Amino acid sequence: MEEKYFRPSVTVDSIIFTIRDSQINNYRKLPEKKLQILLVKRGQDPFKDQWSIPGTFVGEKERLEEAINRSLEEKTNIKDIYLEQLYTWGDPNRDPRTRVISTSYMGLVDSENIKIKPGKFVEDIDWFDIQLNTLKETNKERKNGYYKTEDIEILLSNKTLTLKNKVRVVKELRNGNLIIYTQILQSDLAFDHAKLLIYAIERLKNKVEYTTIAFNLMPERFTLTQLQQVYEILLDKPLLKANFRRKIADMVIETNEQEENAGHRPSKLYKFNTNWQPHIF
Amino acid sequence: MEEKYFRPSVTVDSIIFTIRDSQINNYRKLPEKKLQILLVKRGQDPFKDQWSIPGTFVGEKERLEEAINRSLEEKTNIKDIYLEQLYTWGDPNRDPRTRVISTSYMGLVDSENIKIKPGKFVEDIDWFDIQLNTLKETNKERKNGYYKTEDIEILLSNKTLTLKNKVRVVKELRNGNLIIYTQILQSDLAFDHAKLLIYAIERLKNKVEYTTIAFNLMPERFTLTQLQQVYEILLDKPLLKANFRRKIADMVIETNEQEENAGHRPSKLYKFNTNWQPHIF
DNA sequence: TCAAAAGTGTTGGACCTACACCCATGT
DNA sequence: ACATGGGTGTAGGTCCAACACTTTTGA
Repeated sequence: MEEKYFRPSVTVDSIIFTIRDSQINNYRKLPEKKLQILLVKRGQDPFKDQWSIPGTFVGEKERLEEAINRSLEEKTNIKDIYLEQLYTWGDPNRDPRTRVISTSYMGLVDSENIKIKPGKFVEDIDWFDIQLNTLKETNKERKNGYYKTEDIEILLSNKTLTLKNKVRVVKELRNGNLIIYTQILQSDLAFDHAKLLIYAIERLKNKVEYTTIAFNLMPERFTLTQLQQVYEILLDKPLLKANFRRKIADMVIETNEQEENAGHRPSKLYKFNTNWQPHIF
Repeated sequence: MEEKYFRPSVTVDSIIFTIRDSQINNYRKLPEKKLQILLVKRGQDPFKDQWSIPGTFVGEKERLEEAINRSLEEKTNIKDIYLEQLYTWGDPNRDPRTRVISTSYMGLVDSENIKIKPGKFVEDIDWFDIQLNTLKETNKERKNGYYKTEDIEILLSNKTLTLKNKVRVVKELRNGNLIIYTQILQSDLAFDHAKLLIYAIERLKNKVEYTTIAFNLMPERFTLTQLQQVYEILLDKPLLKANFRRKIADMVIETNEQEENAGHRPSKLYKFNTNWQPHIF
């Protein structure tokens, strides 16, 4: 434990998700929703002019959470949102210049409530639709478990461009222990950000099932069908209305407002029930 | 993103758990088991001669997982065990000398299978019994959620000494989001290691419920009652035998061996079923 | 013989899944 | 009138908690 030891640079990076309407079909149909991620266009080397997730170096007297909040406010104008530490990435060659160790955070926002604008070292900023396509899957049995790979195409698109990324997610089951890691096969994103993104998506999908994390993506008042749409996108499967409503019944409170001019029966607006407690608490 | 930025030191620390028999009462009774943690006595400043969890600085060309494995082998003689990244700790004053950011890992071993011995920069090494006592609890309601504190005494004891630690675990529920953090009230452990420890215990208890993580604490062959004892320690509550056996039925395979000279009906020995798959896989 | 643990069967309730059905609205 | 979504009830199955009971051993 001497002072002479090697010192890497340390950064924090944030994967900020939101869910927004894409297009409206006709006066009757509900708008379709899409999972989106916030990206910034880098104003400096390395990867100048490439899109990346927002991040910053950790300051000398700064806690990691302070750094991540400062970074978001400086670069994107976002503040006071739900953030959660995910994972620390330390491969020696993550950054082409020097050794950089990075801790990634996930953030969830209701995008309608937030005005993003490009900040320090940022040329441009935008929300990108996320589309995942499975290209290839393999599944092998081993002496002490299983070995599975999935090649995933990650398409990130805003109005003018589409960023293409391909990753291979490897899941091993060794003596019952699940080990997951990712290789980048091809990426338009800066650094290894495709890895951090796929990790965050996985975690987000996972947490939806046993927490109220999805409510961070909702506005103050929402209809139960809007909420169900969000769950369906995150879980990536259709849900039965009656069952969904029973499941989330005690997480929401009915208000006396309702939607109007919808072309169909108006729906009640609900708000999150702040008295709700998870079983563990 | 310039080179001129501040560089902290980065370490990896490992919280290694095992479960071992404490004392045998009489020829009929089963031995009681205890959760234990591996500690090393520091051979250098800071905190020279104090007990701490084993860790090391991350080398220049080294991945974090390489560093954690090297550290364990160098300092404790342990290798090839189950390890999992937990959390990254970045408070500016964690280390009295300089800024050190540390990523903690949790490891689980069957201690009967492993010979520990003190290594590099280590004066002594030992397994310590973990005992947790709740001293005080509070629970407040807030506008948008709840605020709970629990003062916990952590006693770590080997044959000759007991290390005392007191922490306050704060759990906040803000708009449904669970935020947990810990304050150290008093600690015989080096640095903020009491924090890392309580975090690891929490995670361990949690993962027992929905993974096969507990099997990493078992020997090759074990009885179902031994397995149940381990679950009971980790979940900190008694379990009904018949129900427990149904729950873990497809995670184990019966062997044709059995225990003998037990003073009661001999029990069959089981092994882990490596063909078992979690629902998600 | 008997203490201690090994091992199995049953029952009631909670919860989840799937499906069926009716209601209200704007054009 | 009708397409579209809003909203609710019910039957069947699965899973789990709780309890009761039998079996086997070594001293």
